[in-house]
Amino acid sequence: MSLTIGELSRQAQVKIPTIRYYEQIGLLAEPARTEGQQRRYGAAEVRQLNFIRHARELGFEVEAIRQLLDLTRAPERSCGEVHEITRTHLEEVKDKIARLTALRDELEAMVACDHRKISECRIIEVLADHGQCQHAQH
Amino acid sequence: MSLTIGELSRQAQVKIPTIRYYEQIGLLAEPARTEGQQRRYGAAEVRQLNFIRHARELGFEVEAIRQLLDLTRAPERSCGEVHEITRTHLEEVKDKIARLTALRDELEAMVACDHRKISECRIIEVLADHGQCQHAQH
DNA sequence: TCTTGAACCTCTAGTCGCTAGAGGATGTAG
DNA sequence: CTACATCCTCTAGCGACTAGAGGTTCAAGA
Repeated sequence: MSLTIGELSRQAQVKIPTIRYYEQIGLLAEPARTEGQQRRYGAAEVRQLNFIRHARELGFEVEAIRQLLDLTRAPERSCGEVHEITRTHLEEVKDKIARLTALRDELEAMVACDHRKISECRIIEVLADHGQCQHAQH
Repeated sequence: MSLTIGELSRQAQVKIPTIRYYEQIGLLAEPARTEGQQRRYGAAEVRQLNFIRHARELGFEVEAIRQLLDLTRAPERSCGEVHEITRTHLEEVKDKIARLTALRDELEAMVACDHRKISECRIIEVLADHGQCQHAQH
């Protein structure tokens, strides 16, 4: 079971330069190499890279992921710390959701604007500072 | 009504270097200057910078904001285009919300983990690729 | 065995949207 | 008139990639 970087890329859904970048910043260990210096990976790397991608998609910063990866190597005393990292992140996520939900509602109200009645289009007003209409003529 | 960059910064809640950066990339017009080359702003700039900040907070990219600002200068034929920019953005926002909500649920399940029962902590498993448990011993 | 060509290698530089710091000039209040 | 907060420009840095140049390796087919 030996994968090239291209195969790893496809399996883990992470672009090749990004894999090399992760290796460079120490998020991914240096893999085995062929005589000709080409990288070869195993199943463990596929799992780890999936872990990283998943965490990135969920908004964890690289530094947080590094901490999580470090902690998983000492699992017997890690749960509390993992818990703490996660809880901090949860607050951020909740905050993001709240702001995006407010945005979505605004955008939906905007999009409800009737194309044929340009004079009533609210997009600019809504994006302008609340309460102050920047384009009264619009 | 003449504001220094510091006053503008406070009123629009945008940091001074960011204001200068916006000017540099052409998002904000070059303001009037004193004899000694210090920037002086008026009420219009406060409104425009508020508009920009609001749009940035809501996740609009600088390029999209530039388009919106351009369009507001030709309001009689702009509504459709503004609408289009907004609708595209709305799709992205909805997608983000969906993914973050899924994340929030995962994180909340993780945080519900009992500290005293490390062996049941699910954080690592949830972050690992779904269905594959990276740390079966944990 | 040889050749072809896709995939790999390293390295540097660019992207976006800021942010920080150096080193010096300006403006205003006492 | 002096002190000093605030301003100026300029360069460089950040995170997390992404792109390109220029060259090498590997594996499959003839």
